[in-house]
Amino acid sequence: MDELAFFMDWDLEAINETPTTNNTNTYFSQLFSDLQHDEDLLFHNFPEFSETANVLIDEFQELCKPFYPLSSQTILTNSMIVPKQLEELKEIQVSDEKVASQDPQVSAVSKYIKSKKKKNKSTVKKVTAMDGTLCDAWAWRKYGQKPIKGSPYPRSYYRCSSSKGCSAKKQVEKNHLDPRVYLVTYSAEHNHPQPTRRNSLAGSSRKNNLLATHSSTAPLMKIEDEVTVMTSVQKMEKDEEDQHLLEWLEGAQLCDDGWIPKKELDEYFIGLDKYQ
DNA sequence: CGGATTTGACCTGCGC
DNA sequence: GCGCAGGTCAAATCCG
Repeated sequence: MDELAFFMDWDLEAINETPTTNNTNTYFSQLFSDLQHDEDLLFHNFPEFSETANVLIDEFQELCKPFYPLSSQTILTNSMIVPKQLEELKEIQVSDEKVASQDPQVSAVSKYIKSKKKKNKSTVKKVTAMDGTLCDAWAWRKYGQKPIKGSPYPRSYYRCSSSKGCSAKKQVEKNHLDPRVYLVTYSAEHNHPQPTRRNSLAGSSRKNNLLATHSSTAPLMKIEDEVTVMTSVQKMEKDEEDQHLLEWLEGAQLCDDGWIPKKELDEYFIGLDKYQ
């Protein structure tokens, strides 16, 4: 349990200070800095949480969007954000109405979080593909696909095809930071018992084709082994991809249009300095 | 031929 | 009121 102590005590010290117009950037910069400081220790002790952490990091970065650009913000690759702390951050931003009304940046966060909460009302749970829940026992029929702003990957819409009157749905999209991870959002409840996996797969006349093509638009039809088993060649290619991704991401920042490489940011800030 | 996917059109909610 | 983004519909297409 000793190894748990360091993040049990981790209480987002950087946000204890109430944000104002003058120190908002500073305090988020400090927060990100503290997180990076802890990341090596976290993942050394809890490597099994890496996928969960990636999803949480995405959500956290979404929450921070209204503050961009932040001059010293860095990407949180392989960092860990504990849900409790994430909730505390939300509460601090939302509850301080006085500050929100005076500070346009904090006001933007407040509005953003409120809209997120409203949207998430019907969401039951969110899982990643790589944890083995990509293929569930339900039979799903795809009824739509839309490109999502800020993500290079489209979102697919599925509804339950196991039973005619069932209103259960789910949305599937690739994590834009790690394309190997799918974010699956379930909404509404099934109004019938769960079918066996054999039966649910038998419902798809195209299952063999989908499995063979590894279709990105129908990831839910994959079986678990297809997701997790990798040949040595595939593993080498994946490692190489990861390395390239990390090199590209190092020092990059997120803005409304997506991630900006460090090189472009440097040029931008050099340009800004000239005018100051 | 039946059932599933694809994809452009349409609908709806929200912010300005 | 307008434009945008996300969600859904439904005709066309695909495949076993």
